[in-house]
This record gives sequence, structure tokens and C-alpha cells, in this order.
Amino acid sequence: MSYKLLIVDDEKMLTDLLQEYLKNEGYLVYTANNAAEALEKLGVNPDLILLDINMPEVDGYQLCREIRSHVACPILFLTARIAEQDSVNGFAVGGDDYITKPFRLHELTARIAAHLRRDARSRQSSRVVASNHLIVNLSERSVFFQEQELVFSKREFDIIEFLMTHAGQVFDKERIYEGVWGYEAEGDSDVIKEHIRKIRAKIKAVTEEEYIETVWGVGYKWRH
Amino acid sequence: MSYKLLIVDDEKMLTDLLQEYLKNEGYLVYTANNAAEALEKLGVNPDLILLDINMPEVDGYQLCREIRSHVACPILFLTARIAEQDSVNGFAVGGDDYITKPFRLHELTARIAAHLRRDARSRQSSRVVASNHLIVNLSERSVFFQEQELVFSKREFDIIEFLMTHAGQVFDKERIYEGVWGYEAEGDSDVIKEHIRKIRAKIKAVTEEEYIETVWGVGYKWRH
DNA sequence: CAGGAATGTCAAGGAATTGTCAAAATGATT
DNA sequence: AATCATTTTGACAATTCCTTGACATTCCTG
Repeated sequence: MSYKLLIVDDEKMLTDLLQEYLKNEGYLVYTANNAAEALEKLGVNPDLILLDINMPEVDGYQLCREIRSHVACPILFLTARIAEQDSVNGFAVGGDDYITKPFRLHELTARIAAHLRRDARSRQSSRVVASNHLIVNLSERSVFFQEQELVFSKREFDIIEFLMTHAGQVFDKERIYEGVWGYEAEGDSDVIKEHIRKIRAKIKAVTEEEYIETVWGVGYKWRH
Repeated sequence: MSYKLLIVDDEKMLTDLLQEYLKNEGYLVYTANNAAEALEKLGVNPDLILLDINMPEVDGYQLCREIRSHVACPILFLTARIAEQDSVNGFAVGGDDYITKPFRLHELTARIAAHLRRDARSRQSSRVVASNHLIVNLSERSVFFQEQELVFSKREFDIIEFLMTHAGQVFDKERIYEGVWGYEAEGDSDVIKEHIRKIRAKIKAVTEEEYIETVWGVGYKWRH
């Protein structure tokens, strides 16, 4: 299934040209040369919209707001370079990106592709924590050291997350238990020792760097 | 009081647009379009920095390192779509997060807000005591003299914390024992002598300054 | 300025904490 | 139900640090 693009520009020559080109790139392309037509074509439910905001007789920003209220897809502005100091901000009315005319065709397609990819990659903002060379993606629950992924079990990851989001702070085992398990440890919280060992071992398999520091007689902390 | 943001990107149009938008969100926004300007604008002491690392004629990573050596605030990378793989390296030079262009504005603002929240929290939770050049972080249980960290054992640190938070006051050994151990000393509280010695030795290895003063016939106190 | 009491120094044994490992209990998947 | 991965447990080893006691030094007082 190919992506649907909607191009809105008053210059029919430009829309036709782009349509031709983008069709060859594998997109389904729809065009509109005025506001009314644009709103009408929203019916096809495009995946991305290219919008010229400097159209005569049309308030591009108003149109953008209007479009935005109907669809959630990325909107890419086409703007003339002269109109730089426009008082209204394209972003403020729901635009996602802008390209200044004149532009290279391959730049346009690169940006279109980037937006579509980004859009597909569910737009949940990924919370990422990093320390030194370890990159921890909290929403994907993944851990990378350079190119290599480290696999941790649930508890292991939870402990990493807990310590890492409070990097530098020292926690005794009871606090860690409470923070990760969600309730107080009944007997001794000796489990943590073992999990820490596993975590350290997995990290050590990849790098010599120490991330979890033992604070003797107190607890553990994540190096920052 | 509103947060101060510094946006660094070579595209003036982008910095202007973002400035406009983020101003409406209630931030104080400063912009810079090149490295020199960026370093200069650090003077305003921003709470968060948005940094494009793919600027022409500027080594973004070098700039980041440079910035990091001046300020401790969160640095959010903006990376171009093509150079996605590069973004990972950003963490190595002190970046805190990255957003690939193009991005959704609400994603950007969400991340900015998240970082500022996090920063505020961590700043709040770090209880720090300082005297002369010694900086003691009570939540990290770390002690620094200028750039150098001094490592203390649990009891040693506890004694430092006890004396330092009551700087100037004299305590006899029984009171110190009680305050640090949490219960009264059974026999003589001679242990303290030894701990004080160790503490002094570790500090002396780094500076000649005396921090713990002996009040003969009475006890000890922390100089203020 | 000598004597005694308080403090400083040092080395070493013992106490407490943490690291390690294997095996048992629990939970998940097919 | 059987298998597999994960979590927990407990015993032991390794490590760190706390404490002790003997001795040296300093300080105050007579």
C-alpha cells in the first residue's frame, strides 16, 4: 500500500510537476489549487500534506488551521524565502516542517519520507536516558551499548531504570525494593544483591566500565 | 519566573520560528546561529539548550563539549534525518536527549517540559553542604575538594555529615557517638578518635586546610 | 617543668556487609 | 502438563570496614 500525498499550491504547473515526480517515487498524489479544493480533497485521507502558505487570495495559515482540525497527518509548508519574517508562526497553526522555495526535488522527497517514517513509528515520544555509552530507552525497555543490544529481564530492567533515573543518588536496599517492587520487602531484601550481580555481569560482557557503584554499608548508586 | 531556553541552529528561519512558538508557550527564548554566538549566549544561564549538531562549518559535538564545560543544564540535540546514526554518539559528549528532524512541535515541547521537570526535581533532592572548598552531597554521599573526589567509609561520612551540619558547634565524643550510631556508647567512645584521624588524613592528602578542630578536653567541631 | 590526663597514631583481629554460586520456587509459554 | 526463563533463597567466600588496645604525643595544671 502506498502513501497518499496531497499537494496544495495555487500554481497548477508546480502541482502537476510535483505530482508527476512523486508518482514515480511510488506515492499516490492528489492536488489542489485553492482552499476549497484542498478541503474537499481531505476526503481521501492523505498521509501527508504539502501546503503552500503564500498563495494569493488565500490565508495559508487559516487554511492550515482548518486542515489541522480535520486530519492529524504531517503538514509540510512550502514557503518563499522572501517571506521569512512572517509574523505568524507556521508551527503555531499545526505545521510540522517547512521547505523554502526553491528546493531540490530530492530534498523534498527525503523530508516526505522522513515524516512518513516518523509518523509510522507511533508518535509516542520515547523517553531515553543515557549514561556514558549506555543508552536506555524507557518506553521500549531496551538497552544499547554502542550498536549492541543488552537484554535484561523485567526486574533487572526495573532496577536499572530506578537507579538510572536517579543517577548519583544512593539508595539502600529497602528503598530500591520499595521503588521497584512497589511495596516493602518482607524479610531481608537480599534479592537485590543477586539482581545487581546479574546486571553487572551482562554489562561487563560488553564493556569494562562500571555503572553501578556499591556504597558500602549503605546501598547502591548509578554512576553519573 | 519562566524558564530560559537557548536554541542553537544555523538556520535563522528555524530558530526564529521556534523562538516565536516557544515564547507563546511561556519560555524566555534566546537564539544563536553559530558556535561563537552560542557560547556568548551562555551568559544568560539558560535552563535548557536545544542544539543542532549538524550545522555546517561547526563541529556540533565539539561545541556540545564546550557548552557542557560551562553549564550543567539539559542539552537536547536536534539531528538531521539523514544522520540518524550519529545521534547516538551525542550522548558521549554530554547530550541528554535527541530529537530527529523533522519533529512534531508538541513532541518537542513535551520533551522540553519533561527535562526541565526532571532537572528541577533532581536539583531539589540533592542536599548539598559546603564549607570552604569542600562540597558534600548528602544524597550522593560524595565529597569533593575542587574537582577531586574524596572517598569516605560509611561511619566516616556519617561523622562528617553530623559535624558539618552543625558547623561551629562543639560536641563531646558521647554526643557524636549518639548522633552517628543512633544509640549510646557502651564503654568508652574511643572509636571516634580513630575515625577522626582517618577523615583528617584523607582530607590532608588533598589540602592542608584543617576542617575538624580539636577542642581540648571537650570534643570536636567543624570549622566554619 | 614534671606528671597526668586527653588526644593522636598504628597495626591487627573480628564483625559486618557484599559478592558468588547453585539450587529451589515461581511464573510464563506452548 | 511439560518446558523454559525468571525470581528468590540460603549457604559460603571474599571483602571492607569497624573496633580495639598498646603506645606515642600533646596539652594543661600544679
